[in-house]
Amino acid sequence: MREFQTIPAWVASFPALKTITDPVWCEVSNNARIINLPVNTPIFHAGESCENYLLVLAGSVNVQKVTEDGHEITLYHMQPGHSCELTTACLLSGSCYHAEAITTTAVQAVLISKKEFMQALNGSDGFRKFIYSSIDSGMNELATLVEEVAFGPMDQRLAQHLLDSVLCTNPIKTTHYDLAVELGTAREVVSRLLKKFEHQGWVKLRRGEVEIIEKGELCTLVKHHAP
Amino acid sequence: MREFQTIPAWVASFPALKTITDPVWCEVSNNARIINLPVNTPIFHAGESCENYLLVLAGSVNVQKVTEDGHEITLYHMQPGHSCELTTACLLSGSCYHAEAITTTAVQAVLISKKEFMQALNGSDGFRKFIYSSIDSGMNELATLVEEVAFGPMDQRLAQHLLDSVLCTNPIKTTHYDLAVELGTAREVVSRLLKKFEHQGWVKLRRGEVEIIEKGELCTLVKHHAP
DNA sequence: TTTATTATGTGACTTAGTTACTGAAGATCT
DNA sequence: AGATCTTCAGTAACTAAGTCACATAATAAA
Repeated sequence: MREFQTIPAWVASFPALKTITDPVWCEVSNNARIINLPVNTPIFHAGESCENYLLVLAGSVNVQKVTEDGHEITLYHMQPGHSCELTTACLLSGSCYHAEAITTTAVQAVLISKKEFMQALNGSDGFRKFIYSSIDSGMNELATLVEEVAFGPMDQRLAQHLLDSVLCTNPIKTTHYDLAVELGTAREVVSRLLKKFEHQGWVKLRRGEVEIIEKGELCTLVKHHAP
Repeated sequence: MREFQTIPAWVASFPALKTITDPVWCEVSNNARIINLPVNTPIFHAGESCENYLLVLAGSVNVQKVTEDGHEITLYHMQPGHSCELTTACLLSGSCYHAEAITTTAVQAVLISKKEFMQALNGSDGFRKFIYSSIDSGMNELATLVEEVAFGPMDQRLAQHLLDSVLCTNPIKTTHYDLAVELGTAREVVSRLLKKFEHQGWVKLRRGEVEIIEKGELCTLVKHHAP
């Protein structure tokens, strides 16, 4: 029996969790496991049941849909400070996954077992609030994605993604194929658009790399919905 | 104080709710209001806060995204026996709506106030289970929609929607514009595809109506992912 | 009936996705 | 090192889908 338990250090990475002081959450968070995963590690597959809640401390996990005929599209990224909304939904309902997740970098994550997750959900008002608000933002992000996929011009979507990525490293380490999966389009389409960007002098292309030269021009492309 | 309350009759329309016997749910369900709405009544708009939980008894409500430049796409339909997953997410997190909802027929619905919803959520295991599983199916439906919008050929998506609609009435009462909103495409695209279907002898077109002649042919179009 | 509104048809054009290749860069093998 | 393999990128030709600018037809309103 641990009488005077403290909140573990990893919770500091989650602004919305670190204010929780319930004894239940204290117990559950202390029972969580921290795991380290190399790049390209599958986290879950469609059809699998969900046994753990997941919080990302470092790195990035790609959550995507894959169709029968091999088309892929990224739904969202699990990134530091965030959870996986599809996992949350699965745990809440006890159903199984309907998407794929794979690490795109080395990842450090917190694992909370289904049982402990349920205890925290039932016993901690703060944790429940956290889960509810992440469910809400997950739903709204998916709805927004539907809208973007349906109506967003490809050049703007590509530019936006490059701008998001360049915040980490400037020559962005990625292939045209990876960019295509990100946007749910074909590799050839990405290649064509990138060449166009390169001719404008906005980017410089090398094998496995996209270097952003004119951030500002990419921004105006994104902003101007009708140029 | 009502000591021997019974579950109200409308609950029978919801298979997943009618087995719940908690006193809390009994109380909440008895306090629900039943409302009747004419066709084309807005239920909520983006930016509004969410004050009531909604269950549909009869009719259909369209939930859709509308972009700045006027493009529209249907996310899902609230139909008899179902709730509105975006409303649920809003209530859970206390945030506001990020989509639009409007009745597409006359609608009879059950309204549960935010306060009563929260009481049922906290006090009734059965109701909580119902909410959790509807959140999960809502998320997965949205994720599947992303996939369909990204990769589904338009003719197949149109055929599928006609097949869904024809279950109600055979000459389907709809306009090409409405079909376009349903699929998130342009009216002209729908007009062209419908003309093609008509030339094949699969449908008969009249102003404001699509009559399905060859259900089987539309089915094979949908099934054969690569014809 | 005249006029206005809503629904549909169509051609010309742009953007996006597919098919079928090509060659080039890096990795692996001997 | 040189030969080979694998992955990545480029491109042309075609089909599908979305946009723009209309014309025409059916219904509703004045």
